[in-house]
Amino acid sequence: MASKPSVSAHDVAERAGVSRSAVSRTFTPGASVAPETRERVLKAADELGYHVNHLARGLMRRESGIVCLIVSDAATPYRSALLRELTIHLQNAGKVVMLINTDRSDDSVGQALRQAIRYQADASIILSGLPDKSITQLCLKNGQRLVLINRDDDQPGPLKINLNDEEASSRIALAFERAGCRHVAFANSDARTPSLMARERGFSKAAEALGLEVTVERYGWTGYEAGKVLAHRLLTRKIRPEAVFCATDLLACGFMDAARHEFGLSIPGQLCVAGFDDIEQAGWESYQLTTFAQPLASIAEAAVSWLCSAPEETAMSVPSVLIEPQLIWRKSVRGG
Amino acid sequence: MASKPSVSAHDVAERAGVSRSAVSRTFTPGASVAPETRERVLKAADELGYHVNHLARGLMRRESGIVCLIVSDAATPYRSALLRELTIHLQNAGKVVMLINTDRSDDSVGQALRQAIRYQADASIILSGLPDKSITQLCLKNGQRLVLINRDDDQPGPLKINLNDEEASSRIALAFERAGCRHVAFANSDARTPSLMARERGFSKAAEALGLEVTVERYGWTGYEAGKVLAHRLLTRKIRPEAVFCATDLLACGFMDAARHEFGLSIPGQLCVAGFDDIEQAGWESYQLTTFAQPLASIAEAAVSWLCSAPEETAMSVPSVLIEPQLIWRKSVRGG
DNA sequence: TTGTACGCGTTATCAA
DNA sequence: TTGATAACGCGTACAA
Repeated sequence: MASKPSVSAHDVAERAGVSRSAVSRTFTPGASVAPETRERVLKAADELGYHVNHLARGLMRRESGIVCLIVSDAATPYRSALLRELTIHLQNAGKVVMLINTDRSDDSVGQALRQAIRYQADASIILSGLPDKSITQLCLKNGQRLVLINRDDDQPGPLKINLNDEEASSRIALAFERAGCRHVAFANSDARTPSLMARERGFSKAAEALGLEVTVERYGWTGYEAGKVLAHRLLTRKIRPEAVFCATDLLACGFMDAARHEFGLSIPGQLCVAGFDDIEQAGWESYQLTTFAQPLASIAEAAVSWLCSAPEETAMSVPSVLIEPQLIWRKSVRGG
Repeated sequence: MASKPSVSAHDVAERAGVSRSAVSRTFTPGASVAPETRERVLKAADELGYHVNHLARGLMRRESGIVCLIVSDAATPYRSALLRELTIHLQNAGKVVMLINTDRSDDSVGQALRQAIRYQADASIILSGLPDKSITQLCLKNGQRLVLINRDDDQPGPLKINLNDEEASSRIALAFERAGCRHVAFANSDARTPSLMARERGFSKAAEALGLEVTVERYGWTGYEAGKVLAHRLLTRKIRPEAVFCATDLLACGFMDAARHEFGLSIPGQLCVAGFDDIEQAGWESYQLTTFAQPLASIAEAAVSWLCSAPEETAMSVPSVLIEPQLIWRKSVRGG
């Protein structure tokens, strides 16, 4: 047995007694082929187990059907949920997903994009990191479309999908004020991602405008453990904040656990907590976290429809989409 | 500007003033090319932004470098963690990951495998569902290697990686008995996956052998919500079980939350709970769940090394790997 | 070491 | 509607 005994259109043509072109046409939607010929080809193909070789097809059509998803920390609840939504939408659009895991460095994103170019990806969607401008140009030059999700970048060319983090965050400040809190805090990671900083900014500004005392603390990476550390830092201050807005739900979960189990605080009785992302765990009985849901389906929808659209449409459209997060009231903030 | 203005080896050759094969050789490790020529080619390639076209290369080499990951419910904590481990290992091995999301039907897996064939994937790793035997044969016939993870199947050809679910589960029965529990229960989903059923079997048998009273309940899909429902069913019985082994951590989280917040039970004081998978949340302060860790790195390692190995090795090796889960003692079971 | 010529499996073009 | 032929970009046997 040969190493890769794959069956080609040639074999099918031979068996069906037609030309290679007839086989190709049979598998090309909208091509003109006689019903009877088509039938014969289909039969032969089935018997032989023939499948169109998309590598070769992509070579000819200059369109691989591959869309590259570039992401770090893909196993995180928020990221994996977004990934799922994108994957489903892409599959429904007839695209195939190539997944590239990066570390959190920008160089790593560059490497991923080069890989995407090598595989002639029709487009790449970037969920983490920010590519160098030269790499962006390289992608565009190679006919690859780019989508940046929550990456605050102003280069022309890529489609930019952003959440209105700042405006949303300001609403939490108002909610805290209505709950009767005077001293509030923002718990952030030290990742300093554009969206994280926008949330911090939106909250701080609004809180100050309302005359509240605002404390900001940043620590580590955006995960559960960092949330616990942030709780230690904020809850041991001389004036303990009465309400804390965490930059993400994962931070909020760690924060709440520390607040309850290590400081014995009741939520929302003694402490109000809010988060962002609406990960699945935010709805769990142990947390019941008031948070912002990212409309993941809308994000995926916007990304996929843009990268599947005709070139002329793409060139004309303003490549920027702003999406409104949705406030989900649960039980971690008084009032509501 | 043309639609896909990608730069080819021909362009590089022209600019460097060499033949096209010289370019090809420069990018083929281990090919003989003069250092000076190589230098010229590299320079021209860099200036033009040339990248080898892996579609064309795959066509020639009959090896695409693509490995297909077939999975349903990829956004689940356990699945996404396994996915991450596999992706990282594959990338380190120089492979590129194609992700295909399926629903839970076996037919859907078949469709995914056909897609893998169309893209000439070197291998497919199946995490969910079970392909029809004829499709398995089709893959093998097309020179595609197959890895089945936790899919209890006896077809020859694919590599089968399985956890020793049954033996592991029996150890929990012993732990419950040592904790002084007489009435125990197994909380399962109704998915009836081989691994889930093996856990049920292993636990039930061992518990009965120890002279314990065993109740088994099954409901819905393997998720948090099902865990809550299972808690309602089991905790409202005339004789309330003193210990419950949940088939997965996700079920256990839902179970614990319902037990505490709706039935007011203390864990492990009034109720012992154990889970399986060691998802991240199992270690969170709110759960501190005693559970089994799946050695994900070992699983990924085994899968990747096998599918990267030489054909002759593959043909000889017994394509089956049994991996031992590791018991993680936390605080949801008395004793330990 | 280098260049020429061919084949990989497909689609697009064109004449029949 | 059909079949022959030319690309697509690359690797490689072969000859130089």
